[in-house]
Order: sequence, then C-alpha cells, then structure tokens
Amino acid sequence: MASRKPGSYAAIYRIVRQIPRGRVATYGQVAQLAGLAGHARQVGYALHALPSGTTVPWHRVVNASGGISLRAAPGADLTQRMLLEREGVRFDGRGRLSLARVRWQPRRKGALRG
DNA sequence: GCAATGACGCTCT
DNA sequence: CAGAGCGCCATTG
Repeated sequence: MASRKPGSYAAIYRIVRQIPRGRVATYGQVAQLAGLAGHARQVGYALHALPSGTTVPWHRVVNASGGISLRAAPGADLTQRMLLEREGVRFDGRGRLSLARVRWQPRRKGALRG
C-alpha cells in the first residue's frame, strides 16, 4: 500500500497547504518547492495516499497541462473541479484551466516585490 | 534485487 | 493550441 512514509510526504503536504484559494499549483511545482525537484510523480503519489478527512487542499494541485489527472476514484476528478470552481477558478471548454492566470506564485525568501 | 506500475513533465509533430 | 511519445524516479510485489 501507499505505506506510511510521511517523512518525505510531509514536505509535500506542507507545500500544498501553502496554496491559497483561487490558485493552483502543478505537481512539478509542488515537488520542487518540497525539495523534490524533478520528482513530480512522487507528489502525485503522496497525494494519492491522502485520507478522506485530510486538511490538505489536494484539489489545488493539477498537472502541467492545467487539467485534472485521472485517478482510481471514478468521480474524484469531478470533485476536484467542483472545488476549484467553487474557489473562483474558471475551466476551459476542455476541462482545463488557465495556468497562466491561476498558477500559484510562491514568493521566494526575500525580495520579491510584488 | 528485479520487474512492473504510476494523481507527471518535457519535446516533437 | 492540441495530441502523441519518451524519460524521469520512487513505491510496490
């Protein structure tokens, strides 16, 4: 099973929790922020191990295509989209969102005037 | 330790 | 912009 290895996943969950409302982040972005640059797959793997009563806004994590990746749950993708729309995220006719607009921009330590 | 899998990303067409 | 193919590496059996 997914095994309880929150040791590394903890870093991933920490990043996902930093995602504000109305914004989304890609797996690769979360991975890099978590220190797992290049290991985007592991991010998805970590989220996959999330329980139902998790406090992690996993629905704010999407793939680099700006779309929702299919998963084991037969309707989970719809749930994610619903949650995102509820936060004001607009989807394209093909079920994809404008990453250029909703992409979460984490501020670097220090100086990013913005 | 080897083989197969996966909530992905990038490049080419 | 959209679709298809290859590569990346950790987790699982």
